[in-house]
Amino acid sequence: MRPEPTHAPIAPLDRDPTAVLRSHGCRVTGPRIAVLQVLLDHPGPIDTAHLTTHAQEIEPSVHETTVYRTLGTFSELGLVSHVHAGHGRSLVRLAGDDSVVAVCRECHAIVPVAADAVGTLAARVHADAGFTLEPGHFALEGLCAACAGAI
Amino acid sequence: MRPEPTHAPIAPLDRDPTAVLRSHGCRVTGPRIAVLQVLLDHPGPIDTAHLTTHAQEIEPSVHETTVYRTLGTFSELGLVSHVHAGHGRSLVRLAGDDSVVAVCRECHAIVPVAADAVGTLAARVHADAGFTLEPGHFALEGLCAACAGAI
DNA sequence: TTCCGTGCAAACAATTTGCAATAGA
DNA sequence: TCTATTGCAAATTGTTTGCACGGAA
Repeated sequence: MRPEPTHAPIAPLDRDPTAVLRSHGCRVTGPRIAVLQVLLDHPGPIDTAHLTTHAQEIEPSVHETTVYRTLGTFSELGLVSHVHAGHGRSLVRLAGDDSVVAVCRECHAIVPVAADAVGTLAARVHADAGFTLEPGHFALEGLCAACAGAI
Repeated sequence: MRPEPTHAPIAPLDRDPTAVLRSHGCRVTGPRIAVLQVLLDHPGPIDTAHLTTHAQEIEPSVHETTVYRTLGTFSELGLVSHVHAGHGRSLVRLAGDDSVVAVCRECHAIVPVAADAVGTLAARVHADAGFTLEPGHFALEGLCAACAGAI
């Protein structure tokens, strides 16, 4: 990793993978363009398996290993962040998206959660225990409306 | 699994592993006693690795595989429940303990979180999206006071 | 005696790493 | 050219499964 992490969120108008890669000072390669394109096209957290599948639709030769390494690179550059979900599945998303999500334990649906409500909880936890929640970095868990109804 | 799951929480006075196993209708064996003893001695979620280590201090021959299978059995009996923590670590705890915890991403410390604050969040998420949070089944994530200070 | 439960080895899934070949600047 | 990046294979980690033996009821 040569270039300094910029931690600059991607500007709304700057949605061209190549331009983003260039502006972040890293080499423009097929796999990186493909991975970034998928992330740009997909608002909110996406799991690694889907990300890989979609990246391979754009650039069939992309190896799974490379996706992981690319995400590592992007993460150091501050381009993406990880979200821990239950089970061991892990999600990634573009930086700048600080939304909190909940994942259904049955169907794995990802639903957004009101940020202010989580903020209230975070403030409370900090006041009580000095613990600093990082709400964007983990997913809440439970049952979505459909699955709750089906059971 | 022959006996029906009873889902009966362990009575406060009934903290003898053997008695608990008998009352839940399963065979009393060394590994089960050891695992249950560790859980009874340890309030709140404990991760599988530590649980195994401590069980092996009581009963050295206990195999890791057996710990997992024992936890599966206990889970079906409603004796224990799982808590998903970040990274892929998974925690277990005795049923009846509905506390919510947060895990430090640096030192993996486990700190309790005020149940009512989580309840408020759960109510909000349910009202907003019909999503039923299962607060005891996942851990929140962030930095504990010590690690936040150290960084 | 009869199955349930266990140990062991091997299978697994998700992720990471070593290394030589390749391609971007 | 020169080094960052990739592909592939193999190692790691956490967890699960197949199978034959051994022990609880």
